[in-house]
Amino acid sequence: MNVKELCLGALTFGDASGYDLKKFFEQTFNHFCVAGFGSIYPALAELTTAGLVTCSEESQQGKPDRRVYHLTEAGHKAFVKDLETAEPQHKVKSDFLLMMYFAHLLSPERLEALLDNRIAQLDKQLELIRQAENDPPASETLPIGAEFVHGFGIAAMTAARDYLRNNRQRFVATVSAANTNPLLSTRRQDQIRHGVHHSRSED
Amino acid sequence: MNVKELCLGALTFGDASGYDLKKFFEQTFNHFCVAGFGSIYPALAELTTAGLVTCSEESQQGKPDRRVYHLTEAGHKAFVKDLETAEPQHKVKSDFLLMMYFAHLLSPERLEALLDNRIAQLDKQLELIRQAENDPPASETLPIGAEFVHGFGIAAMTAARDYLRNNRQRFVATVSAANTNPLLSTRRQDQIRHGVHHSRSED
DNA sequence: CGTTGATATATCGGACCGATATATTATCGC
DNA sequence: GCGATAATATATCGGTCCGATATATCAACG
Repeated sequence: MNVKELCLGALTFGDASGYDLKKFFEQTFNHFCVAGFGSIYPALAELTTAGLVTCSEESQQGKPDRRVYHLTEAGHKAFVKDLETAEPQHKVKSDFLLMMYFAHLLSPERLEALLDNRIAQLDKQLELIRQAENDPPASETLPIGAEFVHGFGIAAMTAARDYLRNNRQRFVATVSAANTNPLLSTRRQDQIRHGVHHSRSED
Repeated sequence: MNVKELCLGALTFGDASGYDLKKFFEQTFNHFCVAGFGSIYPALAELTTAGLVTCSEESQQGKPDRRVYHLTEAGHKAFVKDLETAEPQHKVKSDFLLMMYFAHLLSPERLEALLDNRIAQLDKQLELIRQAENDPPASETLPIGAEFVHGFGIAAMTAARDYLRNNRQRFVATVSAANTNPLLSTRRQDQIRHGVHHSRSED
C-alpha cells in the first residue's frame, strides 16, 4: 500500500487534484497516514501513464489552474484488487518513545518538556478526529469504515495519553532520583558493558 | 532521529556488531522502531568515517568474523546532544486502518481475516514486550526508561486490541448489511461525486 | 502597496528499506 | 555421514518516499 494506491483510494470518493488529495489525507487519514506533495505528484503522474487515472486541466478564476484527476474503471479495479490481496502492515516510528528509553541521559527539564508536548499533541489529534466526525460530512456520506477507524484512533490515542498523564509524575521523579543519587548512577555506569549482544557465545 | 542516531544510542549500552544491533532493535524497540541491515550497515560505515564510533575486526571460532563497533566519546556526546535538541516525531503508517476505511469495498471474508490477523499480531507483540521485560535482563540492568516505554506499549496495544475485539462483530455485520442491501448500496453509489475536495468554490 | 496566507504544481537530494547475494558453521532428520 | 535447514554475519542495489525548496497567482489585511 504505497502512495499510488492511497491516491487511487481517495479518488474512489470523487475527482480531485493533487492539492485536494493532500488536504484529504491530512483531514481523514491524519493519525495513520502521511503523504507529502513530493510523493503525491509523482504518484499521480505514474498513475496517469498507467491508465489508472485520467487528468483534465481546469482553469479557475481567482486561483491557479488545477489538474483534476479522475479514476478510470481499470484504476478502480486495481485498487479493489490491492485491497483484497495486499498484506497490511502496521508500522510505528516514534522518536518520542526512543527518547524516553534514554531518559537517563536527558535533563529533567527536557524530559518534562517532551512528555508535556507529546500529551498536548495527542490531545490535539484527538480533537482533530472528533472534528472530522462532526464537522465536514454535511452533504456527503462518510464510508462505513470511517466510524470504525475513527473509533480506533480515539481508543488508541486516549489510552496513550492517559498512560502518559498517569505515569508522568512518578517517571520524572524516578529519573531525577537516579541521576542525582551518586550510588545509583555510579552503579549504572559500572554495568555498561556488552549490554547489547545477548549472544550465547563466550561471556 | 535517523538510523545513525539509533545505532549510537544502542552502542551506549556496550560494543556490538551490526548483526547484534538488528537483534537488539527487534527485541527492545520492537513496537516503535524498525531498522534493517540495509540501513544499519551503511549507517555504521558513516559513523566510523565521522569518528563517532570505532571498528575492530574480531575472528570467532565457529562463526563468521564480526566487526564490533565501539562508541567514542565524541559519539556519546553527539548522541546526548541529539537527545536534547532533536524534535521528536511520532508517526504511524497503517495499511490495516486504511483498508478498514475502505471496508465497503472488501469481501466479508477478507474483512474478517484482516481483523483477526491484526488482533493476533497485537497479541503477539504484547507477548514480546512482556518477554523482553521478564526474560533477558538477567545480569544486565535495563535503563530506567525501559519500564516506562514498555508500559506505554502495553497500554496502547492493549487498548487497540480490545477495541478491535469489542467492535469486530458489530462492524462486520454492519458492512455486510450495507453491501447486500440494494437500497443502501445504491444510495451509496449515487452519493459518490466530488467527495474529496472540500473546497468552498463553485459547488 | 507591501506582506502574509491560501491555492496550486513540481523537482531534487537524501534517507530509508526490502530483497537479494554471499559465506560459514551448527543442527537435525534420514 | 549426508543433505537440508537454520543461524550467524556482512554488504549492496533499486525503488520508494519525503522534506525542503522553487515558482506562480490572487485575496485580504493593515
